[in-house]
Amino acid sequence: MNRQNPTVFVIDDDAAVRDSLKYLIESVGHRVRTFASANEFLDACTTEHAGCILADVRMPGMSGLELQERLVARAILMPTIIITGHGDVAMAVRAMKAGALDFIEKPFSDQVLLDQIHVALERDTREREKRDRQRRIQDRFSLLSPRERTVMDKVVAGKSNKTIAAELGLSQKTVEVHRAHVMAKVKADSLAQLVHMALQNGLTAQ
Amino acid sequence: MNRQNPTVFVIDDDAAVRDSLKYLIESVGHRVRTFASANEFLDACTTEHAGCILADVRMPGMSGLELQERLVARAILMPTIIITGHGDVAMAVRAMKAGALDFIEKPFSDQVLLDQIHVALERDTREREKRDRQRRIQDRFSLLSPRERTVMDKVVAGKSNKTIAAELGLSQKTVEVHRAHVMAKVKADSLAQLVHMALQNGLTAQ
DNA sequence: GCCCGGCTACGTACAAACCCTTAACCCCCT
DNA sequence: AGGGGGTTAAGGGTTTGTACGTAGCCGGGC
Repeated sequence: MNRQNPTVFVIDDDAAVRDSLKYLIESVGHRVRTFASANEFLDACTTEHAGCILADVRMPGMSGLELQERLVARAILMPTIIITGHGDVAMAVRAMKAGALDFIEKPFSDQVLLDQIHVALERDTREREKRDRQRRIQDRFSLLSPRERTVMDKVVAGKSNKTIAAELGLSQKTVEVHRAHVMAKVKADSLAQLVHMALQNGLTAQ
Repeated sequence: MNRQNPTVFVIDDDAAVRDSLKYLIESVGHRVRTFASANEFLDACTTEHAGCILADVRMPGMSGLELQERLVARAILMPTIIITGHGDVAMAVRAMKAGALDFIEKPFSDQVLLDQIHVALERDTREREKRDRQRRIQDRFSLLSPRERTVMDKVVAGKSNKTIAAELGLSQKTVEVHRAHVMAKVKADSLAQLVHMALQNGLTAQ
């Protein structure tokens, strides 16, 4: 259900352009969905969608550049390719700084576009897998009770049960229990794995 | 000796431009060194230099874009700002994809340039600190003998001394000795810290 | 030829962590 | 009133890691 096959989301206000892009991209076997405006796309799009975005800069309402910023704000991280008829350098730089994968001027060669789409889809798959992995780990961490969490932090910081007990004013036995619960809940079967998970989880405090 | 104060490296074939940039940038307190060509800069530059690069795209010999690629190849990772008189979109996109921090068209406002230089210098300092930290850790790892290294890998993978001994056909005692040596050499005083260092060291194998 | 460092191994003693069981107290929800 | 989860604690036993000492083998350098 959350593992959808990747889609190329084409956003352009010109119906003829949309159709020809759809035709082109489908011809190499990708799924395509088209939208006439950035808002229309934003309404339909969720973080669950996999694929990449192909957007024109110049559109009535919201431009492709604004769209990019909105997507970042909504944590939708699909690679975005910006295409443009009348682009200038400042626009290109702005798009690239905002994280666009590419900024392509019309007229462009079909192959160049298809190549970039390929790159975009591959990157999305990779990034998505990475995010999924992190989310799975994060879910496990969220099962921890507050006490277990503080104990885990200290364990990951390299402290012994004894030290932790002293710091928290507990008996060593209690710390042992919390520690065992942590290991069970996050499904770590060694201290090394626990540290591993904790570090991958953004808690990269030294 | 390897902690030099940051310098802005200005590369432009036009002496008048060089001088005015030098004057401008020194006026806000940065050190500046100027070069008339990309080759001249490449000869003078090492990974030890701290600061950022300000290069024109259009220069006889090597362009600013080629220079960027050469620098990446030589692992010189100073942030690069490209400036240009006659830039086009394709050039800007290429520069940004190659990792340029910004791509600025002439004529530009002095303040915009100085702001970007500020950003570039800050980023360089941060990145440099990060690299230094990693290099220090790497240096310690390089002190390990081959045997110690393989033992460490298994320890970090969460295996017990017993398991490791079995896998390597050694006595547990021997593994304990190697393990102790590892901890001493890398100056880790807990397993957690060891895992920490090992992971930061690119050995992010699960 | 000798010494040093890396690799191997053993013993003893102690510290720390792990496993299992039991059990109290509190709070919330049914 | 009872059940569940979180927090606290203990006893008792096994496993694992650490500290310190001893020692043989081998290869490279002075």
